[in-house]
Amino acid sequence: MSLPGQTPDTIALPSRRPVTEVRSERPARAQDPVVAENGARTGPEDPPYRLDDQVGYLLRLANQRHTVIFQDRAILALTPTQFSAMIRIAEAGSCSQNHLGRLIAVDAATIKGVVDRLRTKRLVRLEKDPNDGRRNLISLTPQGRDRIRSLRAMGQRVSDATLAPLRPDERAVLLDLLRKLV
Amino acid sequence: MSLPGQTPDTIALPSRRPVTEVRSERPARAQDPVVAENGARTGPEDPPYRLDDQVGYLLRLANQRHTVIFQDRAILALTPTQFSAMIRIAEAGSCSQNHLGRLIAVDAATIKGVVDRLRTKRLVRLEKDPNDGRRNLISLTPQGRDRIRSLRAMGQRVSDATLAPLRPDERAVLLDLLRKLV
DNA sequence: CATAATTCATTTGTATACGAATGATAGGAA
DNA sequence: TTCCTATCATTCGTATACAAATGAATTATG
Repeated sequence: MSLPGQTPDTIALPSRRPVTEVRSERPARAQDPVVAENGARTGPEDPPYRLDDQVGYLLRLANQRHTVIFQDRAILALTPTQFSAMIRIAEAGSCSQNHLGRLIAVDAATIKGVVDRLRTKRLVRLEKDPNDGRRNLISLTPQGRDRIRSLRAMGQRVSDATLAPLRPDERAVLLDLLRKLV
Repeated sequence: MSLPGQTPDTIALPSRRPVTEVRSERPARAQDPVVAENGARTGPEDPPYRLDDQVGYLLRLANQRHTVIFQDRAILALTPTQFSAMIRIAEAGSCSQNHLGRLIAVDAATIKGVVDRLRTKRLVRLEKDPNDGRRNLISLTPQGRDRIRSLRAMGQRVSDATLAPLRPDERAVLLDLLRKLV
C-alpha cells in the first residue's frame, strides 16, 4: 500500500514510513498542526476547532495506519475484514452469513462479498442449513483450518507493530479506552 | 444508519444504541467476549488470541461507532471525509486536489470523488491554476464559507458524543495515545 | 390454523479507500 | 535546449461499508 508523494507541509501518510521494524522514535506526523495558526478563519468568539484533535479524525488515521501494516505483513493476502471473518468462523465452527456478520460487526450486504471472496480463496465453504431453508452455513475448508494458526500468529505481529509507537503501559491503556468507547 | 437486528450472542452494533444523548452507563458491547472460551481451537502450546483485544479490530469498531454518530447528527448531509475536506479548505483558503488529499490523508483517486460530491452540493468550486496547467484550485463557494462555522460546531458535538463513554481525563489520554499512534 | 412479524440472503446504489496505470504539464539536469 | 523526473488529475479495478428494498422461509401471535 502506498500513496503519492508528499510535500513537507502535509501529513506523512503511514505508507511512507517504514512499518517493518518496531520504532521507538516517533517522526513528525498528523498531530503536528498542518496549518500553523488554525484559527485564521475563526471569529474571536469561536472556540478553536482543530481537526487534528478530533477523535473521529484520529481514529480514521489510526485505522488507516493499521490497515497499511496489516497489508504489508499479510502474506496470506487477506484484508483485515476477511481476517476477522476467518478467526470468528474458526471460533464458531459454523454459522450463517448474517450471524457471522454480526459477530464481526459487518452488515449483511458487506458480509456477502467477504464470504464470496473467502470462498474464491478456498478458505471457507457454504452449505444449505438442513434445519432452516433461509440459512447458508459457513464453515472452514481443510485448507482454511490449516491456516488459522498462522493467521493468529500474523494477527499478533500486526497488533504489536501497530502498537509499537506506544510504551507497554500505554498500549494497555489504549486498548482499555477503546474497549470502553466501542 | 442501521444494521439488521441482532441476537443476544452477537455484537450490539452502534446503530442499535441511542447516540442522541450522553450516556454515563455503558451497555454490554463488543468487548464482552463473543465466544465464552476463545481458545477452543487453539492448541495448548498456542497463546490465546482474542480478536476482541486486537487494536485493529477495536479501531475499526470505534471508527464505525463514530461514523454512526456523525451521520446521525450530520444535518448538513456530509460524510466524515467530506467534512474534513471542508474544514481543511477553509483553513488553506485554496489548494490543488492532490494537496487537499494529503492534508486529510486521502489518496488522489479518492479525493477526486470527494471533491466532485462537494461540488455537486455547491460547497466548493474548481478553477484552473493560472500558474500551473496541471492543477485545479479548490476553494469554498460563498455557500460553503457560510457553513463552516456550523460545521465546526457540529464537529465538536460529534466528538463530544463519541467520547461520552469516557471520563474527561480518559478522553484526554485517548486523544494523546491516538496522536502518538498515528 | 391463519396471519403478522421477523429473519435470511440477495441486489442495487452510493461513498470511502487504495493500487496501478495513463497522459499532460512542470521543473531540473546535462 | 533536450531529456529525465516528478507531479497532477484522471480512470479502472477491487474491497469494505451501509441504506434500502426484495422474495423466501421461519417464527410468533392471535
